[in-house]
Amino acid sequence: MPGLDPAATDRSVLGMGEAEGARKPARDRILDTAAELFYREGIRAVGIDTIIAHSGVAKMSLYRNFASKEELVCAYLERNLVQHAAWWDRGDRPSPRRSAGADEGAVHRARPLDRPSEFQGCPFTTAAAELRDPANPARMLALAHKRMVRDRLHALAVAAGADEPDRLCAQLQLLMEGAYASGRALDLGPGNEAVASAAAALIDAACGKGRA
Amino acid sequence: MPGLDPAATDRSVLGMGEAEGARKPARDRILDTAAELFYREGIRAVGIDTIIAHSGVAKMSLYRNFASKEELVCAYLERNLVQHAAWWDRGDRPSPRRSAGADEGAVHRARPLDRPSEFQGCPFTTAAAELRDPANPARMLALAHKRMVRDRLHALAVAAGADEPDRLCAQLQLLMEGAYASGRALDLGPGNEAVASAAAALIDAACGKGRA
DNA sequence: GCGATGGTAGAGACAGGTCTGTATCATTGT
DNA sequence: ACAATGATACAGACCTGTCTCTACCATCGC
Repeated sequence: MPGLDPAATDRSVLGMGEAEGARKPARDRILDTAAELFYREGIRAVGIDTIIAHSGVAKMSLYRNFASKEELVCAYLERNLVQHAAWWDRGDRPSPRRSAGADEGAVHRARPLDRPSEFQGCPFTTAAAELRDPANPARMLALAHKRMVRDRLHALAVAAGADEPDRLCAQLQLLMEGAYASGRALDLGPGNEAVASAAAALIDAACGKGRA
Repeated sequence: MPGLDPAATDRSVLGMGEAEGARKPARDRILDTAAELFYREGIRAVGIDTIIAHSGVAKMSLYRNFASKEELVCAYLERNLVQHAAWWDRGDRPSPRRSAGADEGAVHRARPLDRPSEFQGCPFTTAAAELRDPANPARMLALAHKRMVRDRLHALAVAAGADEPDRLCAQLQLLMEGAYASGRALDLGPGNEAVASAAAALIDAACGKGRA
């Protein structure tokens, strides 16, 4: 019975420190192609055969690396999740003090995968819109991403000194989801000025500048 | 199964003051079933056979009333569009003067099809997420809905006396889209308190109460 | 050096299922 | 009897996932 976990372990055992050869491994090519197609065309709209054709990989190579399409979708979302978390962590956070600019900058930063030509919104939100089954692992990954973002926003709201961090956090996440959805469905671009100004207004209000 | 649907016999009993009310039951049953299934399960996830089974209608009856599934999807969205427009028009608009409560109420109202048990967000946004082809008529309908909402919000922003109606309009629509998306993807319910408070803060800021 | 071996990958056929849409027959109400 | 509808079979396309066959390349035994 050949490998349960395909590439990673086998290559580390067999690799022998060899030069990373001519082209990327099949698994990487599959995942890159799938990520682009899933994001641009939609998960349900992209079939296995399309991924095969675009990545120049044999179908059996795909199914040796991913047990099913669902698992490939999960790998796509997991990679996005990791990338988004890393991007968030390394972000040039501008001194999260009692300054509105902190959270405003965070909300401004909250636009990964931002190809201006082919912006399709948040990949997790669209995945959740396409996959409604609550038991679907990909959907659960999407919801996990939302919780991660909420936790980070909440920490920033606390750091910014909001009177009610829960409320500000919820408001900013509403705004972020709205920016994603509007970038895809409306004609406003993702980096709309309204996002920044709304975030500033909400932060001002939450930090007592506007009311108390 | 003839006894499943009471509408079949109602057709002849109910005279219906309208002209061609007698022809509609089959078509209406199809459309009602399709609307519920499309909204709850997603458009791509629901096949013609499923609609047939749930509405108790023969397949040919469906294809006699709708030339294709795409046309049925368009009819579903068109009906939602009309309903949404009517709901918006008849809404108990609280005297759209220079009061923040006006737009706040509007944003609050902007949650149609709000079944608390099975909230799935904005049917137009999810349809646009599922159907990516820009030439798809259903997608164009979804975008038309967004424009309609924006126009109404803009009129309300003007009526509320915002300093920059365009900005406030964009901000409120961001908020609305965010509320829809969050109701579906996050655990916050659609009628979250954050929506109302954020709308109030944005309106206050736009009408000069918070800054100038 | 040289062939054998084993793991990886490409190409394509194929099976089984689902989807849309059409055609045909049966039923029912009037 | 007639028209509308239900029931069903079917065609063709597509999708997922399996299978076989072949090629390549690195290592291992000799």
